Amino acid sequence: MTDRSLLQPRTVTEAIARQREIARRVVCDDAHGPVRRVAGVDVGFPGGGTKGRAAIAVLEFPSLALSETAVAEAEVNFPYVPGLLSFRELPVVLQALERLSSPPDLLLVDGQGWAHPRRCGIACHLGVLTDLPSIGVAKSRLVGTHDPVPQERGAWVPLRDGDEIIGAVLRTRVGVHPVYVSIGHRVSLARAVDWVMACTTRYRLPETTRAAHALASGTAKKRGAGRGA
DNA sequence: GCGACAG
DNA sequence: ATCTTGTCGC
Repeated sequence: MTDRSLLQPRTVTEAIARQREIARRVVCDDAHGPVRRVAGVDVGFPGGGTKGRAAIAVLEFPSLALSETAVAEAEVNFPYVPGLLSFRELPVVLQALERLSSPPDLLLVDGQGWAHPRRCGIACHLGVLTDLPSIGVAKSRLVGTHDPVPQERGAWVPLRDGDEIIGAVLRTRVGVHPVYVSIGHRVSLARAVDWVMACTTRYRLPETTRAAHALASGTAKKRGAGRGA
């Protein structure tokens, strides 16, 4: 049984302490097996209420064909506080993850990983709790500074916080805002960038993220499953 | 004291 | 994150 305080802290002070512990457990190199199933992870709040809907979209790699999906809904108590996002979204995400037939080989999470004030964004938190390889792909910056990103697709510049490189600002497409990539768990930054590019085709965001977002927000297509219990 | 601030 | 029509550009 997992330590509940790592998921349900009673106070902000405790939440911050738990983040520091989790950050220490993050594995920063490529310690994982072959990747055949890549999953996109996202949480939406249809209607703007307090009911969160987590969605996991598993794609085959490298074809990126949709393989399996899982969705879970739950009342969310923890408010959105910059820097504490994972305590708000992870509970329902873990529920969705449990509904998959088997664990994915790699997770691409919608949000920061190591590029966090305490190096514990939602991608690190989820990766450490499940011990699954994970990468954070965020649409905007939380912390860190960086130089302009070259226009070429695939170009990236380091995201820095003081003297440390905490992530990569990556141009997934020409003419669109770059995305913020950082390691979550068991993946190096250089490879994380490679994985994100390998999962990105014709849009700004990886296909994994897009598929998960469609399910979480209710914009998903029709056909087959996608629900659960 | 004044901004900044993943989703 | 969510609320929202039209509109500018390729």
